[in-house]
This record gives sequence, structure tokens and C-alpha cells, in this order.
Amino acid sequence: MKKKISIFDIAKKSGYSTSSVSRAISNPSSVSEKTRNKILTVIKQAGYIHNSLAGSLKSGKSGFIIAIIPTLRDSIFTDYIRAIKEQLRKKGYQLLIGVTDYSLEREEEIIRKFLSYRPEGIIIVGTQHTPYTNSILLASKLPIVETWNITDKPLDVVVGFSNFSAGYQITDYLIDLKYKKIAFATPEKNHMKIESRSKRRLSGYLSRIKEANLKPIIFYYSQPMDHKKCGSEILTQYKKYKPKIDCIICGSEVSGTGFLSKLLFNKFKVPKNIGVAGVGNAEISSLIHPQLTTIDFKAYDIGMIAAQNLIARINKEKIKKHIFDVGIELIKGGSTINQKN
Amino acid sequence: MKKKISIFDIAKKSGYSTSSVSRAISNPSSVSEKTRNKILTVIKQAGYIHNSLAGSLKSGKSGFIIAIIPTLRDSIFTDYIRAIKEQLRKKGYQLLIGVTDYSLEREEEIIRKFLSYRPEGIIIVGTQHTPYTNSILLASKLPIVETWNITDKPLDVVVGFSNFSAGYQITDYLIDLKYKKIAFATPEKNHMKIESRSKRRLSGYLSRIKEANLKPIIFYYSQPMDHKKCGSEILTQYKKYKPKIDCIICGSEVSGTGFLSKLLFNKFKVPKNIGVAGVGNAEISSLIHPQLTTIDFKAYDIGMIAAQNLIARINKEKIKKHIFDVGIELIKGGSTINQKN
DNA sequence: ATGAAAGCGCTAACAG
DNA sequence: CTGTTAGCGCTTTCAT
Repeated sequence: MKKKISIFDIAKKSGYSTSSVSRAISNPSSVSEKTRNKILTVIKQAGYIHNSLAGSLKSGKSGFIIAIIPTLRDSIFTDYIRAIKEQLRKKGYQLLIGVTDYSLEREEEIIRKFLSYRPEGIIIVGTQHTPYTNSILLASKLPIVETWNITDKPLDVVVGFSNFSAGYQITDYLIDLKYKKIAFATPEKNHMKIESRSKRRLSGYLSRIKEANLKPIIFYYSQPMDHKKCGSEILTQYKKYKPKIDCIICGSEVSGTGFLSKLLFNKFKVPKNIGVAGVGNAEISSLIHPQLTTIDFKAYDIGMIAAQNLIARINKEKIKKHIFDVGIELIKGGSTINQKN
Repeated sequence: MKKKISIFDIAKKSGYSTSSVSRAISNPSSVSEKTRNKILTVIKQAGYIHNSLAGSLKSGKSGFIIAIIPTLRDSIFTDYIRAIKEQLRKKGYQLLIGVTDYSLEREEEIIRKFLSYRPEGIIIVGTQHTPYTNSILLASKLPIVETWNITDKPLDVVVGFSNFSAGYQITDYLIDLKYKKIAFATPEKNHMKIESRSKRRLSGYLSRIKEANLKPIIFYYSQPMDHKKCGSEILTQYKKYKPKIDCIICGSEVSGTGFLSKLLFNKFKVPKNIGVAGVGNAEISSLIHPQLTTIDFKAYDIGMIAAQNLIARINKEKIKKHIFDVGIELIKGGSTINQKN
């Protein structure tokens, strides 16, 4: 913030009242063309810059939307943010982004802080929050869209897909391909506590494995955001496991591409000697050769639909439903065999 | 924004004045412990949420920093944003992110809009702006840090590297490896107009090629943010060019990984039959096998140093210098031959 | 250490 | 279509 020139100065210089100036700025059609031109000209030559903060204070509309994501290190979340921004931009809203690093405590802290900017709506990744977060969220009476995981009882609106199905479907596909010893790599328990989406994917795997009377095999990785760490950790476990595993499902796109990459650098034959699949689709998955077999869950679409619904809720429009399942899609890549022999 | 409960209510309920409440919130050490505890308790049980907007209006400090980037589709910029956010968070600043899609007009529009939030500082990618942008930036009297490309005459502070050197050095390395027919792929002219960094990289290439008495060969791509489009377009030009080229430098990490990936999917032998290099290093470059030979220009460091300097400028601390060259680093990957035979 | 009072710059009735 | 007026909720001298 700096010096003095305010709407009042513009009013004086243009010979109109402050209200007309205000209107010329924020609702141009409500003043006559002559007035508008005159005022806008004065504004331009005076180098006046409107103060949205003061306006928000008075009007009760900040124009801010807050988005909470777990990390900026995964392109699925930047795709999601991009989609949200594109929608908001059309409507003139401003996005405030909070990054939790997968910590529910951090999420709580961020939300408390962000609420002080008087946002008009909230878009948040995940349906699991601390009790305190839930309570302030509800108390805020703001439109809220939770994303990424479908839940029966959203705080308000939820847009996502079933992580259970994602785990189930990829496992199903591999079983269909006649893989017999299928392992699932997932974040360590420590991390799982705060990341229920991984847990649900794992459940999907376990469920399908059980149905097929196969033996569940679980590997763990400790740094879910680090492709290479994931890759190395999974590789170590794979090499030491006996009897030999024929396919590994990595619980995320980061671990999937990381492990696949690691195998290729270490001269393993994929998919000839070992099949690899992921859950989640980032652009990178399709850039590595062979392409990763995985489940695409449309990060961009989730962001877009979430933002559209949030805006509708802000404008008190009726929305058709409060639960949006955007679905998932199986990507059949070359990282697994492709004949059902 | 919503209903009523304000600092005034807290004052009443706690038996203190609004000033004490304000102090207890924003400068806890300026009230006695007893007072502070009492007030904080009342705040908690009342579910009061502070209104930063009103505070900013009065204090003249919004706590906002604005960051302008070209795109969200490239991990080098999200790494950069991540670094900035980490620094700002420590100091309690809030980041407003504007995405220009490489348009200088859009940049101007965003800056004008964002200035209305009364930011305390600006971090912007690029040193080239419209005249109007330059003038409002300067008129704002705000601390400004320009990034990514070193310039002699920054608006205020600049943190970056030499794009010319990046182009020069990668070309130098390839010449050193005895490549003779080295092409350079760069965005179409249309796009170049607004993206001077690519132009500088190209100049670096041309300069070194000329010194070596080699023939410059330039390829173009039209969608700089799309790995696959870049890859296809470069491949088409490569296949049709005679006599056969032995190495291609792609002007960005997106085009580099995209083209490398495309070659691998099309069964070209890399580096045996064709060498590939990039300019710019994203995590993905090292996940593809063989790894891309490229120039790393430390996106994270640029963001970090830029944010640190911006904060110093906001606090009116003296900074050592106004031009920071973070340098670049050659990454010798397997996508080019590695013996100097 | 605490309180009283004066706005920050703007918008939104309301009136004309 | 335009002007007057009354604050929005907070911070901050300035006293005490």
C-alpha cells in the first residue's frame, strides 16, 4: 500500500461524486456513457489504482476463493489448480492457494488463516479433516467443495471418484492379464494416517486379490512425492521378495513412474520380466517408454467441475446434486503385457 | 464474508478495549499475559475470525505478494512457485499467483488487477514487459524482483541466469562431442515475439555454431507447452531434413523430453543414431531412459533467492546487489554420446 | 499496559 | 442517472 490518491480525488477532478466513480469502475453500465468516459479518463491520467480491499470491506464480497492442496510437486494437482483458475478467472474471482504437505494440522492452520481474508468459497482436496477444521468450515457457512474422493456425507459438495474402485479396477485388469503374483506399493503407515486416499486404493487392491484367491503382497515407500526415492525403495523390496513377483501396482503416479523409470535404468525388461502399473495419470506417465499402465482420474475435470459448482453455490443457484463422481479410466500401457494368453 | 462478530464483540465479552484485542491478536507481546490469555480464550469460544481485509485497510499492509508466471503446465515454474511460497510462508506473506500464458498483454491486465489488492511486493518471470506495465510497476513504488533472465537494467532487482549462455554452453558441449550437424528447435516466431528467453537461447546456439563454422539448422514447434506436439513437430522436421542431422537441441525442457520420448516410442536409437539435448531441467528429464542431456537452471533456487530479496526489500534492508546470476549447470545425460572420440 | 477516538478507501442504500 | 450519507472492521497514535 502506498500514498494518497483515492476515489475521492478522482471524484473531485472529474466533477462527479464518489459513488459515480465507484459505479464507473465496478458497474460501468450504471452510469451514462459521458460520465463513464470522463471518469475513466481522469482515472487513467491520474494513474489511480482501485483499492479492492476497501471495497471488499464495505461490500462484504472479497472475491477470494481458497483452494487447499496437498502438494505442488505433483502435476495432477497443478492440472487441478489450473482448471480451477480458468473457471474462476472468467468470473473475476481470485484464488488463494494453500499447500498442506499432506498434514491435516497444517490444513487446519491454513484454513484458519485464509478465513481471515473473508473468502467467498472453499475448494479442498480430501474429505477427511480434523474435527476443528470441520467445525470452522461448517461455522463459516461458506460454500465448500471437497474433491478427489467421493464420500457419502460431504460437508457441502463433493467432486471426485472412488479410490477404492481405482485400486480394484487396476488389480482386476492385471488379474485378467493372468498375472499371478501381484504386489501393491503404498505409502508407509505413518504417511497413511493422514492420507486416506492411498488407504482406499489399497483396500480396492486387497478386495480384488482376495476374490481371486491370490496372496496380497504389500510394499511400502517413505517419500510419496519423490519419484526416485519411491522407485529405489520399491525396487529393493521387489528384488528381495521370493518367490518372484510378476507385477507391481504402485499406489500413485509418482511411485509408478518412479519405479518404472528405475527399472528401465537398471536394465530390467518391462513388461517381459516384470509388469508395472500405477494409480493416477500424469503427463509423464505417457512420456516414458513403455507407457505406464494406470488409472486416469482426470485431475483437470475434477478442478473444473468443482470450481463450476462452487461458483454456482456462491451465486445461490440450485445445483443438481451434491455428489459428483467424475469416474476413472483405465489406461492400458506397455508397462504390462497386453495379450491375455 | 458473513455476519457480525467483530473485534468489538470480543472486546465487550472480555472486558477489554478493542485496541487490546487487536494487540492480543497481532502483537501478543504487547499485552500482559493475563490479558492475552483472557482475550484469546474469549476469541476461541466465540469462534471469532479475524478480518485481515479491514486490518490491511487501516494499517496499509496487506501481506500480499504477487507472483506472475507464464504457465502452470511446466514443472519448472511450479518448482519456482513452491520455493517462493516456502520463503513467504515463514514471514506470513500471502501469495497471489497470476498466469500470463506467455502473453505480455495478459501480464499487464493481471498486474493492474492485482495491484488493486495492494500487494507489498512483486515477483515476475521475465524482464520484458509492455511500456504500460513498466510504467505502472514503477509508479507503484513497490519492491520488484524480475526473474529467469539476467538483464543489465532491472526495474529493481533481477534474479536469473543467462539464456544466451545456456544455448551457447549446450551447443559447445555437443560440438565437443564431435557432433557435426546440430539443429536447434525453438518456438515459432509468433510465439517468440513474446518470449525473449527462447530467442536468447537460440542466439547462444547460433553464436557457438558460427564459431565452429558449422551450419545453423533451425526447427520450429508451435505448442511450446505440449510435450507431445513438440515431439511430433520436431520429429517431422528431423525426418525430412537432408543431409541427416546427428543431434538436435530442443530449446526447452518440454520440447526436449517430448522429442526424446517421441523418438523412443518410434524405435529410434538414442543416442546411437541421433543425439538429443534440451535446455532446462525438469524432474521428468531424468526419469526418461536414457536421461536427457540438458542445461539445468535451478528453478527452485531462483524462486528462493528472489523471494528472499523481495522480503529484504520490503523490510527496507540493504541488499548486496540488484543482479543475481544463479548460474546454470550442464547435465550430461545418456541422450547424447558420451565419448569424445 | 491499556483505552478512546479517528479514520483507512470504498460501496450501498436512499433520495432526488 | 447521480449525489449524500453512513459505516464495513480494524489499527493506531495519543493519552493515561
